[in-house]
Amino acid sequence: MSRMNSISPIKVPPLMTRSHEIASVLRDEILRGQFRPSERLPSERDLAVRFGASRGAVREALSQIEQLRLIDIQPGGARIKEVNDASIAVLGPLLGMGSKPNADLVDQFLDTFSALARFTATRAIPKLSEAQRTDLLAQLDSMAHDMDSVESLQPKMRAFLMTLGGIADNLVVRLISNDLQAQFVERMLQLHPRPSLKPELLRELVSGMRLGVENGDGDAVAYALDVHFLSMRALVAQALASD
Amino acid sequence: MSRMNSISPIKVPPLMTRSHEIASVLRDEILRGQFRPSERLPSERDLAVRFGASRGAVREALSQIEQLRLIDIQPGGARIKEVNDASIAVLGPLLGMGSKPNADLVDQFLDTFSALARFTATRAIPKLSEAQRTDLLAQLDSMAHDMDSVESLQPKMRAFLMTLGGIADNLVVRLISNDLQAQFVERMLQLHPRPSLKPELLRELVSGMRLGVENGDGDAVAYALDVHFLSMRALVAQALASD
DNA sequence: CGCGCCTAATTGGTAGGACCAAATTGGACA
DNA sequence: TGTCCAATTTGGTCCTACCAATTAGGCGCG
Repeated sequence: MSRMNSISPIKVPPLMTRSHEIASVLRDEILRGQFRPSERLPSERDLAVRFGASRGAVREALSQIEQLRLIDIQPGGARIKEVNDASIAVLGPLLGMGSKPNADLVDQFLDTFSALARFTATRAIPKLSEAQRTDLLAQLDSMAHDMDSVESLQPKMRAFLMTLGGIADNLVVRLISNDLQAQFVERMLQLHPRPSLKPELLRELVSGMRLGVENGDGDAVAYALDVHFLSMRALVAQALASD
Repeated sequence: MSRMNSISPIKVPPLMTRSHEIASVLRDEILRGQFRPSERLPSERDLAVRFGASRGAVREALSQIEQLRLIDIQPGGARIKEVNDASIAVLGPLLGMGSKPNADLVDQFLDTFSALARFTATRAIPKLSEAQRTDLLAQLDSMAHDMDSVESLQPKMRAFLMTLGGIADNLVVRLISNDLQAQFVERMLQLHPRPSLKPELLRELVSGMRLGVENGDGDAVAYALDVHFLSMRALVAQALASD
């Protein structure tokens, strides 16, 4: 019947409760630098008044911000910490603050993605089983087909990297990638105009990776990815520069 | 007098409040796999009874666990999520669970550190100013001196990498490194017997990096680091294998 | 006038109770 | 057997109260 949610792509907005609202406002204020490090945050009671909320809601919010390592809660007061010591989870909010993402930060993101992709490729390719190699080649061939519609290519690319990640089998890198994805991807998809790579570059990427996979040459795959990310970074920088 | 805390190394145990205790117990249970993904967590009221705490404390704990992306809180119940989709912040607890750290995970950690160090070096070295190069060389020379006392070398090594990180100037990688440090370092320092690298290997590392820094050759520094981390991984694996 | 000490006010930590809205559950009904 | 509705459960929020630790302020002493 109309069960459209076998694997529903519909993302329910993460249920904005009062405490999440408060946390997000305070978080942004801290990230915006409205408090100096080591400065005391207003007391929970004051914050409760300011937000027209209960102290319980404020406490839950502060508890979340503490997890970001943006503040240090102690009897006597909550104190602001250095943004440089915070958790990765602040990167998303940091990206979403201005009217458009900070170009430098985006570039650093892509550079990091690039390094992680390289890592994954170099670790996964050398230990491919025959079945895995076949699978990867099939994925690449599928990508090679609908090369024109960039929209449908991107998820396949992501799936390919996920497969590689599964083979590389490094939980640490996997979780890092998760975090980065969570922070970055959704906030970038609303970039307009979306930069689109030239088909010939994509073709190069796919064929380059294909060769590497066939020959069990991780460095080759990594190199193809490097090239790809470099042109991607150039494109994105251009998109963010133009007003 | 006796102010031994100009920069006190004494870390006050992060103030274990009731909600943090509860969070840590529940977190570990989830990480231990005592709940299946998508399974419902006991209700806040039940948990409050079980822990002999108020619902408020339990709610704060759940709010923290939610930030780890270990559960999904919704009206109707909190549901367990896949550990593979969690935040980096679960790695620390994951390491500290058994009587001694899981060898595979530790190796993955070191492998990841290695990749991050490589990244930092390749990005930082090419854009060194003269002053920065001088600074780095001084640090390396200082390391070259008290090479025997491994204890005093490690902090210098860390400082060196931090300096490199500052030059590379990539906030994303910096925050990732922060998280990893926070998760990993403290839990590994209690490893006994502490694996200690042979002095000649350390000498090789330092001189290798020195050459790279002098010549502005990032790949050379990266290579020296790679070699170093490889032997480190071998040593740690051996230390964790022996009972 | 300045320093140190002691007290009072502030602040976070926790408990318990109450109410609402949404989700879940279970049973009545077709 | 399947569907729909109502009671129950569950999370979200607010309020009040009390404790312990910290902080801030004032008092007194040198």
